[in-house]
Amino acid sequence: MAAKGGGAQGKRPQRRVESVPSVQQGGSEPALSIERIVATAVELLDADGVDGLKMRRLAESLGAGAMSLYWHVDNKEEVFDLALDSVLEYRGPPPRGIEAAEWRGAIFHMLEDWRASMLRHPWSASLLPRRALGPNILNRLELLGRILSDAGVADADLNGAIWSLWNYVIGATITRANFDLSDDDMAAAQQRLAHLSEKYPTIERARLLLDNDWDGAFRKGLDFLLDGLVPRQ
Amino acid sequence: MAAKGGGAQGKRPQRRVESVPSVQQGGSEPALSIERIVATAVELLDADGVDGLKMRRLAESLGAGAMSLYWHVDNKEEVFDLALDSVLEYRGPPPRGIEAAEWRGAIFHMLEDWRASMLRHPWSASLLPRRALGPNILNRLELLGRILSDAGVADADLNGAIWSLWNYVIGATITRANFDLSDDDMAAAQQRLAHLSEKYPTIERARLLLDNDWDGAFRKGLDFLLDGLVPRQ
DNA sequence: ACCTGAACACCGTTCAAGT
DNA sequence: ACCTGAACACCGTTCAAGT
Repeated sequence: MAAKGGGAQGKRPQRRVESVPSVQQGGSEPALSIERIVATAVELLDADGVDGLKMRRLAESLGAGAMSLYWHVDNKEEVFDLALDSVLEYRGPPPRGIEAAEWRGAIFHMLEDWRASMLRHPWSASLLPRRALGPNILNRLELLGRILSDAGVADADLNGAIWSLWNYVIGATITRANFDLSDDDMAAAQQRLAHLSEKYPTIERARLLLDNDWDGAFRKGLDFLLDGLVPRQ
Repeated sequence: MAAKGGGAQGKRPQRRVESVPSVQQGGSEPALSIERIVATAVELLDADGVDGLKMRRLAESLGAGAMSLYWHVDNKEEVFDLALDSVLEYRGPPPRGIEAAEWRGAIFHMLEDWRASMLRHPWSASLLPRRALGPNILNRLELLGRILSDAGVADADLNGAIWSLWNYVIGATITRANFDLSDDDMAAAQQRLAHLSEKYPTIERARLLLDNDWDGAFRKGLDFLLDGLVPRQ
């Protein structure tokens, strides 16, 4: 419920140094590890959404006994936190200084990549605002802040600028991810709207629930925001 | 999971015309009704969040037998849909034509009221993008579309404009609602950040996780978006 | 038409126990 | 150190039954 920030490092071993790097003997599954757990959790989430992730199923998919997971993670919440952050890694443009003229492109690239990463894992966008801020998420925020700062945003305005962009990306992606899953539903909804009433003529005329250029709308809105946040000279 | 649009009118009676308007005899509870169910659901959600709403608890709070609810609603999903929409009613400015110069104020008023309504019920913002579009939500979208249209937005751009504003409001409110619940957590997170690393100097310097003027930032970003969507002459 | 309790099929998590 | 099954305390929902 609460937004717990900071690192996601648990009390349990993140790495074991002594163990041979997972030598697979026979057809048996490799040993459990946080990496394997997270990777499989992402697969299940991709396949069946947030509700599709159950601890028992996750263990089963890993070929492990039902309750083995609880040695590696504290609870299901932690699985969500780790899966979310694992999906948001950013390999951006080279980390060396961004030339003055390039800041706008750098921001666009990072935010569009962010959105694309989340749309590849449609469960992730709705999770992001409620969960812990893992290292990959913090990396993106740090990068965003640095670029904006380099682009000339005053320190006093920096938080406002970062959060405005965050809010916009989150909102656009959550909406898109949810509507994306249900083209049929949306068509049906638009149908029902037409039937339902003359109370919503504008929505109906605009066919609000259909035929949207989400990607274009996203870029346009982002342009507007950036124009406002960092006026072009 | 899917965004089911359209009305939320179930197959069950929305109103009973014949029954006396709920004459309460003695200390006994009035009869169950969708209205009472929804009102109590909102109370529980306000008190304990999305996870705090359980069908048994809801029935108990209504003084009804555990399973009586299922005659009135199909399932828990429907309770969410109804509770959400019930919280988003808009009594806006008088419905007569808005003068040309007033459109910006009208949009601001409606969207700030929307955000405020959701912040009063912090569970509602995260629910909005995933649930059915009830009549109150559709009303707001209709109104938004009408004002934008009157303000001069071309039909071809109308959907993009509506969704941009929707996305921004949703994103801003979800973020705010979640961070709002946990001032202590955020302070702790910022602490941990400082400890954690020199990897996030910008975030740390800006104290991103603290001291934010959320309301001001919301208005500012909204201004930028509107400037872009409907250029001032 | 409206309400009810018992019962079913789950779930997350704890715990004492194994190796 | 790592894994396990049995068991607990829940849930949403169905159903046959009441009035």
